[in-house]
Amino acid sequence: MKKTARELQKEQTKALLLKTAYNVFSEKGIMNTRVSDIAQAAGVSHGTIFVHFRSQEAMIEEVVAVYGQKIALRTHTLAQSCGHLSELLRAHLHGIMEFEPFYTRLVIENRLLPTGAKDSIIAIQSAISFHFSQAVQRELKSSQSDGIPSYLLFNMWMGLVHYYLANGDLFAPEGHVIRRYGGTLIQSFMKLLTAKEEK
Amino acid sequence: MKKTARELQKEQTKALLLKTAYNVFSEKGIMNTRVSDIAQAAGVSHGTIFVHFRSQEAMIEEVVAVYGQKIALRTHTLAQSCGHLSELLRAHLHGIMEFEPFYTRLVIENRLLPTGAKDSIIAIQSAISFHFSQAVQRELKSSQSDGIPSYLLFNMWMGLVHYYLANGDLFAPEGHVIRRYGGTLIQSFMKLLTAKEEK
Amino acid sequence: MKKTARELQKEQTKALLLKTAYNVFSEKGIMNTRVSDIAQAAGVSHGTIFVHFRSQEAMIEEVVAVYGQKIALRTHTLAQSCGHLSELLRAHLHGIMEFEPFYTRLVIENRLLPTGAKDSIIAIQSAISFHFSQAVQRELKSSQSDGIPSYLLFNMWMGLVHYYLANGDLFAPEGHVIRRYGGTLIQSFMKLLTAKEEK
Amino acid sequence: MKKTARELQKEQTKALLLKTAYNVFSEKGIMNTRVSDIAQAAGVSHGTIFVHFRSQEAMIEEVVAVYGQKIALRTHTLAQSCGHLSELLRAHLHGIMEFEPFYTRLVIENRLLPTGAKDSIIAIQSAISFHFSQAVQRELKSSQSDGIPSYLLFNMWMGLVHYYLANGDLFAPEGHVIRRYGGTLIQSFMKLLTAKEEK
DNA sequence: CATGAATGAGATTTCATTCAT
DNA sequence: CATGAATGAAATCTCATTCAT
Repeated sequence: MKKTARELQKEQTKALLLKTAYNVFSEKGIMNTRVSDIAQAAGVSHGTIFVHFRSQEAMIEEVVAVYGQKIALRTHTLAQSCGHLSELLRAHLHGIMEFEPFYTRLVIENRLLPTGAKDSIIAIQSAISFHFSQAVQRELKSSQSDGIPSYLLFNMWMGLVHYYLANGDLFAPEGHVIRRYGGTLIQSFMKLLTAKEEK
Repeated sequence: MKKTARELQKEQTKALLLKTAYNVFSEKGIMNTRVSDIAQAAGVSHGTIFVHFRSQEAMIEEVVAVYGQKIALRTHTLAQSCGHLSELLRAHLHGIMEFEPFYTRLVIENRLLPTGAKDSIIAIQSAISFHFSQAVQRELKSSQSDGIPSYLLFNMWMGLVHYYLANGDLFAPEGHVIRRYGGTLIQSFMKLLTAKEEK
Repeated sequence: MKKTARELQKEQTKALLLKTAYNVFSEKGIMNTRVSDIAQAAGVSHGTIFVHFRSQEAMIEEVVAVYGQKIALRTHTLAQSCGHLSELLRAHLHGIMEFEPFYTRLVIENRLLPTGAKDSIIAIQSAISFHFSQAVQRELKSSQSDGIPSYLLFNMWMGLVHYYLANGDLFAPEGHVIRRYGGTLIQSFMKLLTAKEEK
Repeated sequence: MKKTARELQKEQTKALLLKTAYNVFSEKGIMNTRVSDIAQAAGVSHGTIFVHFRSQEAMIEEVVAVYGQKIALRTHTLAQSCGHLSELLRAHLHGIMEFEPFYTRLVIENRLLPTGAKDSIIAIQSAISFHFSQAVQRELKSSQSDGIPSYLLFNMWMGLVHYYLANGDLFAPEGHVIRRYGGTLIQSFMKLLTAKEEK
């Protein structure tokens, strides 16, 4: 019973640390954040971090894993109810928007993150990739013949979105790239795809 | 005359350092490279770096500036003789390919580089952007009416290319992303554009 | 309560560092001492210094501030009970003697110390200056008319003492300048002053 | 003959270096000046310094020796024609004034200078010390009985002057301590001495 | 003799990690 | 479990000195 109280406390602290790390990462970047920054922001001591995480690297991996899953799940949920491809794209951007600062950090620092974080990032992409492929196949059936394989269309879309996020400092210095350009991106991307259909 | 001998030596050493830095950066990444890594790779002493560069940051900026200009110029040159948009894209990828490992690092670490390095990166993009816009306007005149503005098409293309480069570890672990996927990228991108024309 | 144990330890370490720095400074000089000298002398690791002081400069300033205040206070205390000027001078030298090696370093390196340290040095001088002026006014009232302003007498006395300290390597290679010459200095200085009175 | 030309050149360069070092030392301080500062100010290359001086330390010692001797000689010359002690003091200050910035550096950095420099500084003091003792003995014959030994009066005078020079940043931030306070110092010092005589 | 490129021994400072309390 | 003092391995940058030209 006593144990449970302790465990509860531990879980609470860990949750706090994960949430705080997420916030600090969103603001300062992941690799630029020191362990002590998170401790301070969470109002706990320096050493507490290492009670809950084996190392800084492990912490980053876990934060990315947890929030990556959150993002993936949310994206999945939003995508579920989408009939049309353009709706899906909107859902996708909507999902990103809810986590934009953090997601942008993942995009920017992607290759510099600890190895374990990569899987989480891939998982996020898979979440939308699945729905994307389905929607494309449903919608652009005819185009499959002459066609651009759907995974390439997906990469194009992802590339476009990430390009805007990664260069957000130029495109939208105030920080809300998706809010500002999301509509345009969807519209243009859809126009490109559907042009094929109209011929 | 005597002076020239001395100056020559200095220029040679600086050139050596720039080239070595370029190589090491290409391999280990830019921000992950320590000053002493470059010194060691160049076979000079630690302090020599600081004879030629005011600081590590200044060195990074200069390396990026020098090779950025090289890339921009090469791109520009290759693009000059391109009539067709697809030729231009081929020229673009060709230009990148010659510097692929380094260029990939620029893409990956973009936002984490010293301020001065950003301008160089932008300059590279401008080199291809100009030719791209012209080719699009020449080729897809009709599409301008309904159309997707050419800068958005450009961003789409850049996004696509950068997406492949940034995820090169997944797409082509051996390291030659462009060689492996370049053709496909051009083909698909062109198909998307020209579909509109065919209608 | 638990906290106190921790805080106590920290305070102890800091006190140890301050005392050690004071000792090392006294022996090697202030600006000639490296951070690691103090760490080694204190038997702590290099990095510990920076747990307790923001920077080397801050450390120097704090050591000078703490011991400067000690010196000033001690001087003040000793001076309080002095009726006669000669007693005051004796008290002054007595105060200096207790801190002679360190005080000598302050005199020697005065102008080369961090800005913040200067105030501390001035504060020490003020401690004696006040009592000095009072004693002079009390004792040499008549001389004020023809007179040498008391601040000049003070500067003369300080100059004399500092001259002996600064050239201690010549006057007293064994290191105890005041012990050896203090009496003479007071005697002579008093003789000069009182001669005026006797006329 | 050819050799002579070379030697001439060498001597000229060395003279230039000595003079330049003197100037730079006067302005920046002695121990704060880097070898390259002097080279730059002299318009010669970095390495030239080491053609003429075995090491930085040797250079400092030589500069101090040369200009120390100049100061001593000048002081001696000025002192020669002085009948009265007050004239001597005036001559002393006059001599210092001609070299004030450099002399002040000697006073401030005295104990931090290379060992060899100390002798030069002592020599300067001897130059005035000799004349001082003589004047005192001539003038204050009677006082010798009850008396303050003349070397102590000398130290008092030197202490007073050095105290003003060393604290020049407080007394005369514009830099001309002697010009501003010299008269007062002489007057007061003389008053103290002569008071004894008048009794 | 003069040059100045190259050297490399330090010195300060940061920060992830450990561990006694 | 939480704490935070202590650790020490880096990493950057400075500058006196050397030496080939």
